[in-house]
Amino acid sequence: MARKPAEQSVHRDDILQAAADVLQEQGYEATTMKDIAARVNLTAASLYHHFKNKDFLLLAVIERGLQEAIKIIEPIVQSDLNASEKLTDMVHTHVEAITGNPSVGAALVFEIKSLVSVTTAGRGSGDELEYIERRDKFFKDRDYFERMFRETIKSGIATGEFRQVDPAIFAKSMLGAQNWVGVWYNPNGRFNGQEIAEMLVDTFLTSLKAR
Amino acid sequence: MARKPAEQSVHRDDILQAAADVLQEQGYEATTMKDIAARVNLTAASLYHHFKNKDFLLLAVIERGLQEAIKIIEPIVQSDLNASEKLTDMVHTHVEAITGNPSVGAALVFEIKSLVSVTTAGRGSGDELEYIERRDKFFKDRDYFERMFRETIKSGIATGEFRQVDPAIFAKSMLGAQNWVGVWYNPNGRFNGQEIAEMLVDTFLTSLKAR
DNA sequence: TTTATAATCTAATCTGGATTTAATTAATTT
DNA sequence: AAATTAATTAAATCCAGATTAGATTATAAA
Repeated sequence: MARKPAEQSVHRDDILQAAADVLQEQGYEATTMKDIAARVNLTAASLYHHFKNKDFLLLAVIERGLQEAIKIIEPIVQSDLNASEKLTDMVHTHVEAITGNPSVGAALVFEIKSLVSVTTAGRGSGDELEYIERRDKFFKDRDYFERMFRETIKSGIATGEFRQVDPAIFAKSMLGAQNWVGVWYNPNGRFNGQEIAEMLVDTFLTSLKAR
Repeated sequence: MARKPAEQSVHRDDILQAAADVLQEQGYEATTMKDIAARVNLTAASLYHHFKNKDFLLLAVIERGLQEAIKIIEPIVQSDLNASEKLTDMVHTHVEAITGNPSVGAALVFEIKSLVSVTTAGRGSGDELEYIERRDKFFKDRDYFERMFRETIKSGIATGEFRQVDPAIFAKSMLGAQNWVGVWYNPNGRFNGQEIAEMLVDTFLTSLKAR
């Protein structure tokens, strides 16, 4: 029997990136399957060969973005750096990831709400179940991501490196500021991702270390 | 000739509030004119008596939200408080506005992208022109809002109250954290708006005043 | 009361996509 | 070559929702 796929054509990841781009520019509602397809020189219909439907496509975009974010943050948390160093690195990598690929960053911020309205996603079939599961997993991962910041702050307080703050709220504030970068960042602006990251680190670490 | 409107029924503001609520829950795309109408016991068709179309309705929601925000922040900026006091008040009122009406706050954060895609908004007629103008005005007001934070920070640096930071980036960070509150805030959570505001103030002012 | 207009409604329209279907065109393996 | 599956496509289908049309009802002013 013959097997292996035809090694030509567009890759799943190309589509995800294209989708993220269009999504950033137009938002979910305004984004057409046709728009996405056009970016990779395909027909809307072709996308259905790679993804079950529009909802799954969006989900995949966001899943990938989050996974990448986790992948770069996780090792830092597990390292044996002290809390300040960890947080510094975490902010850096996160912000640089966002500015390095604003589309995905913006999608992560903006399109999450689209996830909630289960809308279509597979009427009847087991698709719907799969969708819900993956979405829930996404939210768990998202919590996990946030928790890494929270715990790092908490441990910094425990060791006396940081002053007393509410770790949860402080973490959310940091993430808010960081995510927001994806909203306003302009590659042609005054600062690059690295510089912005430095300023955020400065802002928050200075606050945490003040006595 | 007879004149004055019938003083019965639903008010424009009721609709705007309803729209903001639905918008927060479902996002623009998933929000149906019917959904909005239902909240105020009207038919989708009836909404067209109050708003030109869906785009204009959304625009109105966001315009109102921003105007309210400006209205409460502006007098603080113009007062003769010092920079720290101003910033403290500004954050407080802003965060409390957000937590007091999460729907509008969230709409302001999330639905802005929908504005950009001119999509429909009035095909041909002068409606389109009006839409563009109002949208541009909205963005100007938005800049103005941000500028108030930026300038307050800048003047605090000038007077030596604050340490040297980049006012633009610092302002964006603050706004990011504040806007983000609208995303995660839960009325049944551990803290109320007032308390959250205090923590944010603490975070940022501590940073600004550290030496 | 009569009249003009506001506020609504019900019943069409209309249309833009999303999704399906039924081919067609590669690659890959044996 | 033959067989099998991947990748695409053009052409149809389908339908939810926005918008429009044509009444109907309520109110205020004269």
